[in-house]
Amino acid sequence: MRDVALAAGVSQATVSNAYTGSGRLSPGRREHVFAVARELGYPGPSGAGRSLRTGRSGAVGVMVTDALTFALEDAAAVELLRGIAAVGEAREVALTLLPFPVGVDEAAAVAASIRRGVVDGFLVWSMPDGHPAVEAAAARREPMVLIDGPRLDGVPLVGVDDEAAAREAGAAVLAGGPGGRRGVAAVASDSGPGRVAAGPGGGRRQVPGLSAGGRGQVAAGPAGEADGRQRVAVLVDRLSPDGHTGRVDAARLRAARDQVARERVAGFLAACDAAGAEATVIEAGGFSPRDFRAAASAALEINGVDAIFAATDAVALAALAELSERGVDVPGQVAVLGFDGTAEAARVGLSTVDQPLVEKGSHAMRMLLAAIEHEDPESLLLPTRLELRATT
Amino acid sequence: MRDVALAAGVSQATVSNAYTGSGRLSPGRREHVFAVARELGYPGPSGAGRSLRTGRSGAVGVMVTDALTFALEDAAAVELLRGIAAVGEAREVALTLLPFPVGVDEAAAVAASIRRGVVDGFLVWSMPDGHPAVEAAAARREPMVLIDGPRLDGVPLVGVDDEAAAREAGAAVLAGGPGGRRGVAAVASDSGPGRVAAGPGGGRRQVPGLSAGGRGQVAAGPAGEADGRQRVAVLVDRLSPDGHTGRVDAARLRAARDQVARERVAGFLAACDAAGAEATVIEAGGFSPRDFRAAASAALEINGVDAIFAATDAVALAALAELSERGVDVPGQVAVLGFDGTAEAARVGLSTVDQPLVEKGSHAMRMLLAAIEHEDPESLLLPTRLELRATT
DNA sequence: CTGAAAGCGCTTACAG
DNA sequence: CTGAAAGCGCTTACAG
Repeated sequence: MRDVALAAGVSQATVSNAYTGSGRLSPGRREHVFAVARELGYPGPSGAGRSLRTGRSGAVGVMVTDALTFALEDAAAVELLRGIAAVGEAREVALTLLPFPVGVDEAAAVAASIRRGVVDGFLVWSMPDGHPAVEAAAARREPMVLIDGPRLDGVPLVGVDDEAAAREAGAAVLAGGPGGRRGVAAVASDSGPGRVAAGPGGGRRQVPGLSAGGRGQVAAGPAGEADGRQRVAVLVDRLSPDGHTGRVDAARLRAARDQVARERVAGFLAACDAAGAEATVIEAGGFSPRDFRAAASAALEINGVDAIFAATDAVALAALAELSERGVDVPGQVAVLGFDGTAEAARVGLSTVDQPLVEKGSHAMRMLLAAIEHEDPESLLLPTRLELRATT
Repeated sequence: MRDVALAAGVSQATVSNAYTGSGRLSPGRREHVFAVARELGYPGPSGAGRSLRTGRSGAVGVMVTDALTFALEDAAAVELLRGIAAVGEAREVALTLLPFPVGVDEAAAVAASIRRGVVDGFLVWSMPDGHPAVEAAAARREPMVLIDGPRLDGVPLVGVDDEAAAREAGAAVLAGGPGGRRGVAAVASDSGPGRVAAGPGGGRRQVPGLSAGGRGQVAAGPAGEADGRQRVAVLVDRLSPDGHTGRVDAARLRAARDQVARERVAGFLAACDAAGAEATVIEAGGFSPRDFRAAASAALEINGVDAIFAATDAVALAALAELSERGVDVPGQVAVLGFDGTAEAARVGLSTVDQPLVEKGSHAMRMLLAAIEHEDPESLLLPTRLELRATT
């Protein structure tokens, strides 16, 4: 910039003003500056210099789950990202997807990685409690907004009441469905190719009014089919990032570091408890479809299992694939319930708890931008809606 | 950092060395520095300062299509991003999704937006020729790798031969399918819930050996069903970013600024031409499912249309939804062919040209990182594979 | 409307 | 193993 100023016969301040377009420059001079810059091959002001000087980078750091690659396999994460991106685009803020060493628990290495990011604030989605990357971000003392988890004192959060939503959804399935709240099954969705997976039992449900009382109302039907399910497998992707796979006991659940997973499982268990159904919690231990399939497979080894409550749609969809491959009738033999309300769930007729994912992202992003402008955004709890479709 | 140095009784260089972990510091001193930093509330070295000093930011700028929000609705873009992210994660490089004013053609505003990014290089996917954001990025003279398009002299590119792949796929469909290359239809895919959309005509195809000769071999079947399709609607999301919607003439196609769209359409048309089938090109003019549905609807108004060749899976899936809603038999009355090979296409049994999207992303990212290290990566053409499934 | 000056926060080459 | 010094590229408050 100094060279351009020299060559153009103006001060460096004038070159800067030409680019920032502050209007503090006569058009003629401005054009002249640009012409000289072009001639010298000056690429325009460097972002690094401007960031250092202004204290603003125009980017926010985004951390999704603890492995970006897996997040991009999860439709729920992508929908959330879409909400974030929409606001970013409108406000011309870049989204910096931050990397950190995966599987490494060395706090120093993770912290260093987070520190490298040139960002004005952080958006954190669904990271485990105490994750070093979150702590490193918090230590930066830059604005931060949490989505779903972890919960951090004094840091605004956007979320839903996962525990209550899971509890109510579980209760509804165990009771045979609450009156009037179910979605329309076996009908083409608007955005997809219109294929709906209605199993043979897809149309059978109790008359709404009759099922309100809770469990014990077993519908007449072929072998094992019942709306009052008795043995539930609760499937969860991960409760804590320690590689555990398979059955989960009460102590492990209590100590779970994944806020959302913990709450949803707790909600499902409360529903089972209230309905007198037996529940087994099985943890996939990872986020790949293969992990999910293995967990579903383990669930089906439970003697007499007649319902699967999955902590996310992704897990539920993998369970459906496993059931389909084994020729198990859904929901005749096994009911399946998801959580998230992804587009894919609607497409295949998966019963689920719908949460406004795109809005979650856009709200969080707006809150973060407000915080960057030194406003003081408040935490926000969004509503959920139970969508009973063909799999329950 | 100066304050920490002062308080710790060391030089600023020593504080810096403590954080960069260069090992040029005795452990005792290092711990002491950290302790003082904690006490003073020093959040660690700022990324902006380090970026300015080292000339590296540790982030690469990513531009996908010309609206991030739409890109995140497209499974193909997300798969590509996953490839990029996997390499970024492994090499600890952040991905900065760059925003630019959408729908604004004011080059100066777009350029300013791109310049703000603190990045070490650019990854560009599927932007229109001459887009001001790409030109602004190129003007920065930082390393750049193009994915699919635009083509820029001297800038390495990762892509496939879209024209040839589309031509061969179109020819195969018009001829009734080449022997031995079709996928397995009506079988559960591995990763999805296993629902496959086999229309009533899903199983009918010519015996491979008989159909090799090309058109004119009309299979016996109900009304209008034929493997030698006669009237093809070629559906494309967008040829140029000017809002055009509906039929496309030769001049518009020739002038198309979206490299990939242009090539795929040209390939489909060449196939129709060779097979003596009549073809009409229809442009959706945007990237939303609604745009795609409208284009599909327009296609179905073509008298006697018996095949839809879509330039992307996303468009083909929207067409399938439209056909399903109208009760049109696929492929009995209308065959549908996509392009991209997304997971969703496999799930619903859509015939498509499969391209290695994840690898495309990971290759491009590796090439960019090599370019940043002053290596000189070469352009790369990846293979495609025709997947004939239930919709043709 | 334009310029001179200061300083944002760091890292590194060099010297000891 | 540690320190003194320089400078990365910019923008802005101030003066004229």
